[in-house]
Amino acid sequence: MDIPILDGHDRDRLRLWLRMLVCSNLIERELRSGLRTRFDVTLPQFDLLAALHDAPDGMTMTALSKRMMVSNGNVTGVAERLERDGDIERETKPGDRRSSVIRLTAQGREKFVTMARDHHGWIAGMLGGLDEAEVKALSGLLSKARRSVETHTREEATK
Amino acid sequence: MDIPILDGHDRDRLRLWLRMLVCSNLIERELRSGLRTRFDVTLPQFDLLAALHDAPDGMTMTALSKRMMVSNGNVTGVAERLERDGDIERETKPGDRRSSVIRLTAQGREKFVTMARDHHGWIAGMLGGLDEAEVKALSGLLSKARRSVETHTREEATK
DNA sequence: CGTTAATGTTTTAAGTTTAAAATATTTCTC
DNA sequence: GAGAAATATTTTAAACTTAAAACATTAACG
Repeated sequence: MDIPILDGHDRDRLRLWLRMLVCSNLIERELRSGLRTRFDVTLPQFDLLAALHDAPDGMTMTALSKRMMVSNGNVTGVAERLERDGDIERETKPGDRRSSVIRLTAQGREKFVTMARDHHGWIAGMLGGLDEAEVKALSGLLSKARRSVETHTREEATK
Repeated sequence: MDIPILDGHDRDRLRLWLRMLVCSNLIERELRSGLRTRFDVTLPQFDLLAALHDAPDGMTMTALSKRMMVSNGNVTGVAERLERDGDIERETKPGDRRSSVIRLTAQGREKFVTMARDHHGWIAGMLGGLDEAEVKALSGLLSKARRSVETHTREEATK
């Protein structure tokens, strides 16, 4: 029933991965559902607004796709809907007609700030069962895990 | 630029969430890419095969969707493609014609075992930068985080 | 200069995903 | 037993997602 090839260490790491996956799936599902029912917005749309909110001067599509860790083609579709709804605007980048700069509109900024308040509150609530020391420990270990993953992966993004 | 509503504790939990998300995104991307390039299979398809591999007597669609933490309608599509490719088979459940039992075929089982070996190896490799103590600590904290999330969520799955 | 390479973005095809509605079947209850 | 409620699954519509191809523009370079 179990794959007999794994030694104990590998098995521990597999279990770790499955737990991380369950955890992030649970949180994502809750965020998705909250954003949908209260603000009628999808999680990817929220994520894009969040990225732009941290970049007052705007971002190019490529920068957005790197920041959001999704394919470039993906951003096109999400951005289209947000532009259609008046939450973002795009302008051809002066000096490079291939590229465009995406920015929040006033409406988009206001909408995001409102949503972010709830969004952050939901996360704080869901993780409220961990005390401060546990939060810091988990955070630190996840950072270390990230470095490990980035090191042991073919694609060291040339950045 | 930052939302000024958050106190330090909430901010730490938000940061924790973002790190978890980045980490699982990185791992998922690598698994997806490996499965695709080496076995021409998608990650959801692999996940479904994995669930069935742990259930030699087969599973119903509903059980599958709970185990995989995705919507019931979702499983329909993924299962259709796997059935088309001859990796799984379905049989109407004796005694309840609403329900069907999904099982691995011999081909599906063999395919899965081969893929799982690599899959598990990739994970062990990516997390190889963590020593045994760190793996156990991270695993334990994620379990605790999961319990916290399940406790602080509207939907306590009636199971 | 003019061709080639590189960069930025969109399009395309296939698949995944969800929520909600629709079907089918079974169970419950009076 | 007949109608209502519950359960199991599929269908539908809209959106997301990726990889790869196509397109547009700019940079490189001989």
